Amino acid sequence: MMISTRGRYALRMMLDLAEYQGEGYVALKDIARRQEISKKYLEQIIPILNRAELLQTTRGYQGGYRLARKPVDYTLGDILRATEGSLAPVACLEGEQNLCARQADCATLPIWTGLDKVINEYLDSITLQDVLDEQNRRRGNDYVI
Amino acid sequence: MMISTRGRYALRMMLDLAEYQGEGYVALKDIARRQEISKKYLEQIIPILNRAELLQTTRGYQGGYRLARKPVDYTLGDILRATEGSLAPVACLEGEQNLCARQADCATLPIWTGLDKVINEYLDSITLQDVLDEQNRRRGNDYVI
DNA sequence: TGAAAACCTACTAAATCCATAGTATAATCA
DNA sequence: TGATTATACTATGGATTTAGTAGGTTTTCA
Repeated sequence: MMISTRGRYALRMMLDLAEYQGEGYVALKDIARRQEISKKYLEQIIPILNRAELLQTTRGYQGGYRLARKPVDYTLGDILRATEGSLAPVACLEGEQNLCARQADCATLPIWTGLDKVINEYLDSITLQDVLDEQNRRRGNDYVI
Repeated sequence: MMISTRGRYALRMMLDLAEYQGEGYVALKDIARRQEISKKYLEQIIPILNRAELLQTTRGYQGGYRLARKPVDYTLGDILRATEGSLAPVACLEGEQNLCARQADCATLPIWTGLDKVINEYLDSITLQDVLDEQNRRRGNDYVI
């Protein structure tokens, strides 16, 4: 399994923020309640999204989070790479320090490079807005024939 | 990282067997030496490939392993699914017992299903023979212009 | 000044990964 | 039949990662 709860919960938070963004800043406790995830755990995931400048924050009374840009301007790849650190299927693609001695004539390296490519291309082909649209369609909120 | 040493070593063993298959049964100690991997560790990976009927075995003097079919008849997906157990990017795709309560209206489930599909389609589009051919080409063993 | 919210750091139980080690079993040959 | 060569099986363990819990600090606003 390659996508941990960190990435999956981050994605659900971003979707929740997108859905409730009309109401100003959204408090984490509300996201935690709606998504049925421990607020304390989400508190650890939020800073990752924050450091990647995916969110805007205010502290104190009536504080919370909101998206830094429009849902159409986030790809799932943006969100998952930030929270998972890397989507690389093998360690040797995760940075120069992980390159192995066999690299030069490794028969399998091109395979992993290709796999990495299809994974990232797929996740970058979907935006947060796409997921919202699909969600609304399934809920029957789309009345256009 | 989604592909562990188990799957990567299994793939290298299969490639090694494909390369040296003309010589009858290949002993694990030779694979271990050529691939620079602990023989004891490979001993644990081999039975997984064996149970999946990817190999043929004889014990004793001049014993060892060989491929059960031609390299063109193995996809990388066959080998990796057998050794990794599953290539599913998230737990909820790994079997019915892992389905979560939110499944029915989970906005993210279609994403993971789609990701699973591109991963498996990519790995099933490449055969062991393809990797061998590419390896020979890089080694300059292909003199056709 | 008090309440509500984000922010920060430490801790932990459980699982997984990557092996190592030792013993048992089977096949072949002299 | 006994020695040799090789696979088969089972147990163990250190290191790392995962998925949280817990508790205290800081900021903002009414």
